[in-house]
Amino acid sequence: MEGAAVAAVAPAGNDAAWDIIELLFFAYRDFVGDPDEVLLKYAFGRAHHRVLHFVNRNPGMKVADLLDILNITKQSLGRVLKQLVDQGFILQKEGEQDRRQRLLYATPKGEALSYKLAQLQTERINRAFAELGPGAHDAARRFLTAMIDSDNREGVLRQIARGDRAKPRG
Amino acid sequence: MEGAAVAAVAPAGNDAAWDIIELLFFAYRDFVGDPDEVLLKYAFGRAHHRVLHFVNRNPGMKVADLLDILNITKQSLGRVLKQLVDQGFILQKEGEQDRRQRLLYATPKGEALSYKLAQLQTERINRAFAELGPGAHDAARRFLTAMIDSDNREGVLRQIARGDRAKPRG
DNA sequence: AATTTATGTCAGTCATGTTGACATATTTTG
DNA sequence: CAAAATATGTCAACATGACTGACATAAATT
Repeated sequence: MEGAAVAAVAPAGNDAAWDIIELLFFAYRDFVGDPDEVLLKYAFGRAHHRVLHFVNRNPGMKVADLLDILNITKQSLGRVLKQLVDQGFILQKEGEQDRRQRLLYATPKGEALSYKLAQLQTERINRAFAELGPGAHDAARRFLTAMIDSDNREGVLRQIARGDRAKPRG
Repeated sequence: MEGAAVAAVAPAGNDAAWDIIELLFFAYRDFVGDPDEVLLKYAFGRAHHRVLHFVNRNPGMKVADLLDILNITKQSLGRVLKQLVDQGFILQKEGEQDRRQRLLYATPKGEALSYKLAQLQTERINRAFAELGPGAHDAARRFLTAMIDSDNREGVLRQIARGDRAKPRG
């Protein structure tokens, strides 16, 4: 039996999924590395990038929603958010129904930077899909989705769908 | 400036690859999140995890090789490496041909921790592949490979192949 | 013998995360 | 209405893991 041979001694040593661990590490390293040079010119870091990206994708989102997505504390968020607001990349508007809320919007300036950064990443992604041929996009989407915690998965997908709805012009 | 006037341009707004940007973010967030709890108990961080992982996969690797893989400075590496050595997870052996080199090996203790952490990640990966059916592993491997910088790609693949060669005991 | 290489280390800084405590305005609830 | 809960912001202290720059040591190479 094949299964018996594989299960022998090494605990996880020849698990076929090991290559994915490493490929994911290298792919992600290069993927997030692209925007870093651009961010340097603005004296921003990856934290700013993440905030700007999700705000741009979800105009009018609440601070609390952003905290949930990023999985960080409000103190951590506060620092970078303040810089983005002070420098005119993001603006905060009082909620209309609930005036405690500070709804977040990317300014045109913020939108421009967000797109610029996203473009570097979509270029890499599209280059990969061009290499791999049709079906690759769908396969990648399904793989990445399956890698997300199942409890969060629906929320994430709704999140992404919301973003698609918010930007569909052109 | 009421946020309504989205007069600007929409350069990459409806690029189909946008969903991959976000899925990659969430998938990676959950993927690296798994080992974090375990690492907490050892007072280690992700930096330790990465070092231990690659050393375990490449017994006898040079410090310089590790620096190349991790893309960090020797000062950054030095701190976490010292802790791993002091606490008996990694040992350094003088190179035989070149006695300046400190070749790195995981101790049995280090190997055990490395496997424990990897197992959390392979469980997630295998769960995903089980969901997706046959062909998913290959598709994921090809996608992630295509996402790596093409200049590094060969080196990375050689690196992964070396790791596979180093661990096949059963 | 001089230079280069592999590694280590000291010292200071920065970015980004954490906890804990507290403040303020607003909405919801008893 | 008063009290409690909620959304957000802020101060202070601290940890991790990056960074730069300078310098040290031993061994290999020229």
